[in-house]
Amino acid sequence: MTDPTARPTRAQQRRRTEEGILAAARRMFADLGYERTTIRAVARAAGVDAGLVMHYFGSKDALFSRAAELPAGEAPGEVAGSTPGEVAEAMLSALGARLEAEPAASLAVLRSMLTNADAAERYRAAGEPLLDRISASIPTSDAGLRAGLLGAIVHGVIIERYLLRFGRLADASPEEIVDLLRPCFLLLAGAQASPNS
Amino acid sequence: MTDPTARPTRAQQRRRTEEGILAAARRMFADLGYERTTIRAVARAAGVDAGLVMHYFGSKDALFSRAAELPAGEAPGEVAGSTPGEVAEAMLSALGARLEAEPAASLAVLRSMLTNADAAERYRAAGEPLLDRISASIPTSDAGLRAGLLGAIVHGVIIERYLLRFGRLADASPEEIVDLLRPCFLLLAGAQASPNS
DNA sequence: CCATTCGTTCTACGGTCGTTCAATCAACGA
DNA sequence: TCGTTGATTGAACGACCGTAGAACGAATGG
Repeated sequence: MTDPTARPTRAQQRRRTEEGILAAARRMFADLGYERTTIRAVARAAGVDAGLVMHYFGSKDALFSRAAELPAGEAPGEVAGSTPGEVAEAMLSALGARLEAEPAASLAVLRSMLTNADAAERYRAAGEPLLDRISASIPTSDAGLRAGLLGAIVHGVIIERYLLRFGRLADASPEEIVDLLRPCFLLLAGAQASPNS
Repeated sequence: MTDPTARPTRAQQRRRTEEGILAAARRMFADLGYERTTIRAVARAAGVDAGLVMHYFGSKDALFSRAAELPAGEAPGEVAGSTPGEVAEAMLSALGARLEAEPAASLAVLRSMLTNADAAERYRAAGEPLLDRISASIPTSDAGLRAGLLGAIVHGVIIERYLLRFGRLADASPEEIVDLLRPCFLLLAGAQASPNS
């Protein structure tokens, strides 16, 4: 159907341009945060005029919203499982996946969440159902707090690895990090302490 | 010597004004981050003109540097001790103190570190000697990574409690949090797992 | 008492930002 | 073929920013 030699149709070209802008926006929001990325700079990086960005996305806020959408299937790992041990393992494997390669959209939210209310709310909304499910699987009465601590640990590690790029965490392999955190997660999830190898 | 009824001398007044500006700056940097706080807004909050802020501090960067200085004695807790157990306990009590009341200067750095290079460097420089000492007290070969993880956990918890104000962590008492984290810290520091009570 | 310091305010400049809008011109549908 | 749509540009506006520097006036010191 689509002839690769043919000049792209107008709709194709439009979609291509729009995605180019989104990709540039994601990169800049992730690198610089919301306030320091400018529409003009995004447009320049995408090779278009700033007015076009406005025309397609309406406002800087709306552009951020679109850039912060997680690509389908990149939703935070489905932490299923009912026993504390299963919950801990599911969170660890989700963490491991994020340590391999965190998507730019997610980094844009993380980079901006401390200075932009929209990003903070997006971060909260993304994590809440996850934490609720984890909390429900923890048998103790302080399950909510334990789930909150698990989330804080995950995000503390990701922030230092990807946004601050601290050597100790940035250089380590995901397996190393996950293995060190495993007993902690098991303890916080309410499972028995694992024997130290 | 200082007569309380007397009108303040010029030097006193100057110091008072300067500290008022610094207090307002600390509050705003902590609440809004570096980019969103403006010199004009700091001046307004302190009840003075923006030009005066420039005159006293020279530039916005310099103002941030002064506002980010920790008040004497608020330096990150001296994590002394040589055994893994002592290190973990020292970190926990330092964390407990910070969970009681984190100083505004420290929050200003934390709030800004993801978008401001100065703040990020200040954060790194403040934590590094601490992490080095912790690392030296951990007997395993991956001591550096373990120390980095401990630091990431501490800051993840503080960020979610003070900057994002997530209910689960914001409402909990410092003792609760510290007690839940204790076995994790002991494990990461290389001590034996504590029996779960 | 007078000259001087200096805390403080006012005004203004150059720059950048988000945003708007008219203009252009190639692709499209009838 | 021709009118229309729509992708794209360029110039401009108003607001706000960090910063500079002149001006004022009260405290200060001789």
